[in-house]
Amino acid sequence: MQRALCVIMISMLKFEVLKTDGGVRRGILRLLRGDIQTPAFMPVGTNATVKAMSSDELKEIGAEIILGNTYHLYLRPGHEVIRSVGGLHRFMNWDRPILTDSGGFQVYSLSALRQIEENGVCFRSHIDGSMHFIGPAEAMEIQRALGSDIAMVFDDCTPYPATHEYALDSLKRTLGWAKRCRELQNEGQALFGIVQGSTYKDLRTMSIEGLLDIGFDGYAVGGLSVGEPKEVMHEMIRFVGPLLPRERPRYLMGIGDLMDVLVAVEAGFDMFDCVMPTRNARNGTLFTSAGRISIKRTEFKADERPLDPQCLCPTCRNYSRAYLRHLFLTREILSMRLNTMHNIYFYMDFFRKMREAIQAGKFQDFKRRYENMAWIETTV
RNA sequence: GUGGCUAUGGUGUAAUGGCAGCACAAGAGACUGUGGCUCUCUUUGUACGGGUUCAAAUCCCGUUAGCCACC
Repeated sequence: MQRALCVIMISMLKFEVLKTDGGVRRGILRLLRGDIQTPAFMPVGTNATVKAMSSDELKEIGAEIILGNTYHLYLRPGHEVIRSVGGLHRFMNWDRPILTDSGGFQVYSLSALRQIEENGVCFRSHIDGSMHFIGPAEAMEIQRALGSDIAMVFDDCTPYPATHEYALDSLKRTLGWAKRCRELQNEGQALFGIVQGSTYKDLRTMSIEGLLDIGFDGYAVGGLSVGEPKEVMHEMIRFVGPLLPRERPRYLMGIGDLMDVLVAVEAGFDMFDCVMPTRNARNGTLFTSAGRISIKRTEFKADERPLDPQCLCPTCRNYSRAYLRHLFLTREILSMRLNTMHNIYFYMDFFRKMREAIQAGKFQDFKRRYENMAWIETTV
């Protein structure tokens, strides 16, 4: 028993593929703070909180790992503050694994003024306009202070559209930074590389080869869902997935539309994160077994039924559509809580059922059933 | 009772006699490694009845309603 623990302690991350079904995989990602069943969904907890949820509630609805943000926590409250109070887990009272995004994407999408330099990015805070600099060294130091279980390399997210020339330049920059991050990898913290290369297959291939030369605990794909047509995104997912090493976890960053997830799982991806369930919950769009619905619709005004009669989440077990609609329209705090609880539960449940289907060798059936279901639209 | 003022979508307000506009509310969407944010689209109106004019929310008369002042 004691010995087994030691083995795990030595390698901070262990990935076991339990079952394959074509290119589809079902596995377990083992980290010191807990196991993660894959394919896995990671709820987004930007500011050291999955908005509206307490850590107990997150556990109750089945979250095994969450995502935190380097960029946000660096700006507020400051990573030194979090270091001084014992790290991000202790700070937010979450004892399961945390993956931290490196800030590369946030610098790209949030800060108005962004100047890319050799050693990093100079940017203006979206909060108060103050100037800051983050590069690979800073990103690794911040993630060290946060104490996340999985850190991401600091990448340059290539905007869409990008010329081949620009994308190549951007890709080289990301590779250089990835190498630096790997050199600075923190003890006890796994590190994932990020594939860039925009919509160019040769560049995606080059990116993967570059990352493989360096060697990472896991491989992520970035630079997708940044405005490109869906078909292009799917094409890239299908192209890149199989090129990533089989024995390492594959993480598709930022993707969370469930149809896209199905495409990606089919291409061999294991991990996902997305603001979609949480943000949509806050904006009143809820996921149900019969499709998405907008809870503010007039038709739910006096509807006493649960949001999704087939759902076993606390929201569906205890409250009516009429009440959820009222809470949303009156902008009550409870609305955010109940909606978020439901949407995350729905995602967790979706992934759990998907894993069961893979285990049973029935992923294609699962995928087809969901595709058909998604057509039903809003009639619940 | 007399005099004065006012009347424009659900609400609050624009429009010199010349396309009735704006905000909020309401309705339908969108949201993919940030956003209780934001964006897109839509419905709804000149209190009522006459008159003048090529043309009326606008000018005139009456009715109704509200507000103010005086008896």
